[in-house]
Amino acid sequence: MTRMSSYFLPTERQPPADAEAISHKLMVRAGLIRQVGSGLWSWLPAGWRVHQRIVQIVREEMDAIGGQEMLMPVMHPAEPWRRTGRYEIDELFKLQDRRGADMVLAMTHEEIVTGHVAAAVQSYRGLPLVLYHFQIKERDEPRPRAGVLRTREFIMKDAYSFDRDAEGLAAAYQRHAAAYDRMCDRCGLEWYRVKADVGMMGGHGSDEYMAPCAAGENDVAISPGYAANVEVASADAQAVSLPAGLSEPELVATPGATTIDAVTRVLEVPPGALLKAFPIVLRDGGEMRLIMVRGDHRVNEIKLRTAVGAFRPATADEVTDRLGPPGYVGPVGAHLPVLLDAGVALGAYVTGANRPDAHLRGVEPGRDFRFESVDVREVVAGDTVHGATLRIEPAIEIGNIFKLGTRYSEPLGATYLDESGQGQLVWMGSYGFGPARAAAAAVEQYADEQGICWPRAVAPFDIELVVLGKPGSEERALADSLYADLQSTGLQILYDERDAGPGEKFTDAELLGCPLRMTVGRRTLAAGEVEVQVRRGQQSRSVPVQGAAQAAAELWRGLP
RNA sequence: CGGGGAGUGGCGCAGUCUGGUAGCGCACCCGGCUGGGGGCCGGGCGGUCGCAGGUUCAAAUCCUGUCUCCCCGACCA
Repeated sequence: MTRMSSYFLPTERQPPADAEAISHKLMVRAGLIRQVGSGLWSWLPAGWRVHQRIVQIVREEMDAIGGQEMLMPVMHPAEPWRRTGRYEIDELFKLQDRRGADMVLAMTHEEIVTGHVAAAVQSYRGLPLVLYHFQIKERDEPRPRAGVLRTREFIMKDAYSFDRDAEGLAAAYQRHAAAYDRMCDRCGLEWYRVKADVGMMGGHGSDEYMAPCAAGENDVAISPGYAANVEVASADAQAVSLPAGLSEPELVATPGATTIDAVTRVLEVPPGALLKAFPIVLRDGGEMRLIMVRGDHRVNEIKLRTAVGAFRPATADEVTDRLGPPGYVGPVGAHLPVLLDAGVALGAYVTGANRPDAHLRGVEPGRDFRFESVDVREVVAGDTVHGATLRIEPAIEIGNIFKLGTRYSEPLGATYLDESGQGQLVWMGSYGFGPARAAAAAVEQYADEQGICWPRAVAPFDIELVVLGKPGSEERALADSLYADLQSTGLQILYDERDAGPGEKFTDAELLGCPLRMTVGRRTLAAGEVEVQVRRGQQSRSVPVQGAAQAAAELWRGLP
């Protein structure tokens, strides 16, 4: 029984003053969520219904691949986190209990679930396993933002697979990918599965599930047959802008031109005809390297990290000491290994001359300096992959699947005995999904001027029944019986029987965004009909009062 | 962490520069009208102006400190 007059659904006419993202504005206005603090949100009854529907979809798909649901605590002793090295993570909330023992609030549950498996599984006969739970995650984010898009506390479905070896992990990973495909589809989202960075903690492979929308914090590079987070995306090399021709580099005066922009103006060449130098120092060993990318390209530090390992930009003193004045650094004559980005095609370029106020024109990689090829540039819209043009879209990360390998089983001692009695490390995968982000993504993707347009599967209610007319009127009586009929179809119904004007009711219904709205009012009732409107697109039709509930249920089943 | 902005009734805001004891719209409560797009009339309730200290006869307003929140960037196992 959900009657609007007694339902806690505080809608607002105006969005919060400081809200930017559509999902932030609409979820607050529609009465789904309320803020408690920075990155801390309550889910009000209607919002929680959405969350729970998504959770149920995820649960069904996890169960379908053999996942076993359980529950682990949010607060943990610090000890296993110290063992895995994750105690040092800045985002980890740390606290002490009354005895002064160090505790943490979990960001994920690898340490705990792995500990259980390590303790309980001794033999290959106990594997494989997929364990999962829905549990609150705590992360002291530097910058929470955009409503429930990036919060410090949120519920995540996190699953962990345990296998004997890499092959078993690969199979578990594939099953999870298939399950994730299905859950994203069932939530009614537009989504991409993209190749992702494996991050500082290493790992053997990772895919992210991305829901494209304006408020997205990640950029994904998409072309037919290709999808990757821009953090790892690669594109084809491109043709060079300056023709080769000079037999050797020519020194040209470029006084004061320390930026790409300045050099292009002084020499009247396009930025793509320049090579930009990015001197770095490797963390491991402290050696210096000179990274070269085209002047119109940007170094992608994540790709660079993947290519060379941990590094830091060289300081101005180090640059001056080893190469030349910052702003005029180039590869010719540099006594350093040069790593040339693969986006640079063979041809002639302008580079720094390693002396003040001068550049070299006509520098040809290979002829004028030796290099090792690396792929470290950030792709941009218009690049091609296998000849197909890339576009770049912002997206929300709603899920992430990750091959952990033995990253956790090793420090936590998760081993098993194989058939020959040999101890072996368990191979693990981890698989996250954020119902709150999925909900916000659905809002972002389908909202219109009037409000939210939920996909059928995740709407707070299937049908909102609106009755117009005074209390005690004929319309009211008919709507009451229609409400009963609708409930008997098994659909979830929100009945707006408030003593309010039609404008207010329609506006609230559109804000909340249930896929169907039925209206009982004098106008159509005179013809023996009630109105049924599809929220997405707002097409409406009239159906006879007799059988209206069945007709609406039928229409509902055909909705996206 | 760097940059920018904001805390005044449930929501959105004005008032702060130039100190004089708090106001507007919506919401809410009561009564009446209206009843297919946030309608109308009348009457009401509600705020120690984020907090602390200071200056002053007098502080939302000036000064100092502090807390909180938002936006952009950095960051995001």
